[in-house]
Amino acid sequence: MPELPEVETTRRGIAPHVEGREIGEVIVRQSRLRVPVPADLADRLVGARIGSLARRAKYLLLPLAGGDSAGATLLWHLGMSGSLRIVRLGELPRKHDHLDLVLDDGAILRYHDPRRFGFVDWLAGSVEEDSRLRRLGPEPLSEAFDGERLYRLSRGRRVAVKPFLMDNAVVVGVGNIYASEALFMAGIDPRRAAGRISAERYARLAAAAKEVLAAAITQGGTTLRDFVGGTGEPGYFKQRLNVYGRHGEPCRCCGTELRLITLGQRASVYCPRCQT
DNA sequence: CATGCTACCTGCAAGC
DNA sequence: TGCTTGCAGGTAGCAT
Repeated sequence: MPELPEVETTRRGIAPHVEGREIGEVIVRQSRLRVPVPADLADRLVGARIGSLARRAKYLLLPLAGGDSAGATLLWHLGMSGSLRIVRLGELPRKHDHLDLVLDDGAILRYHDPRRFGFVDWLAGSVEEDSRLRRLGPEPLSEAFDGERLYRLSRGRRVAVKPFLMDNAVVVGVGNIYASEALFMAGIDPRRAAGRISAERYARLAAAAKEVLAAAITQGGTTLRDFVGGTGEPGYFKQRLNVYGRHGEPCRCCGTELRLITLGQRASVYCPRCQT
């Protein structure tokens, strides 16, 4: 589910409700997530105070202060189907509500994840040294990500440009939806070898990726089936999708039927006329 | 190193 | 209607 805009929407939605709050209770209903919930998570978290929420790639970072957790960070990934939302004390958990952080004002931060590809992990030390974060490329909305970087890293690469754009070492946060959309916006065929695309076209692709991600954040992300932001509302970017999930339908630009192929084991939809 | 395939898990839609 | 199959927003790990 969540690509960068959905994770950022979640961060913004829950931040005002959790920042500065103390964790009073931790309820784990299902510890078998992609990474098992640490057995001592509750012991470590109770009494800790949550600092300023951050996001790195599709990871949410909750810095902790106080008690055993001073200087530690909760690292949270939503996987394919995870969502975090704020619910009121007493609201009954539903199926796949795996974890609750009960806060000192009575609100609950509740984690829901049908497929259980997400995880929560407790990091004692430096977040940037974590193996999952260490090799990540730049944030797509930062200045460090631009066409020049795409051009430089792609020289000699035979992989198709779409999986190249989705490579977290190149740039983070661009998943299957937004890679498809950015390539459409830039007019680039997703099958084209990454190493055979000009600097000019990469400049357009980087700009398109920034534009589509920023627009999706503004719309609260894309809800395909079950994504909800931190306060429970769906994202509205789905209406703005030009190609993702629209194979067989006409291109909004030229009317040509959009084509579905598989690239890097992922479904890819593109316009055979607009994208060359 | 670059690339490709598999696995992790549940729910849903399409096809028979 | 009911069963089976394939596919889904991500990523790590392993084989080639």
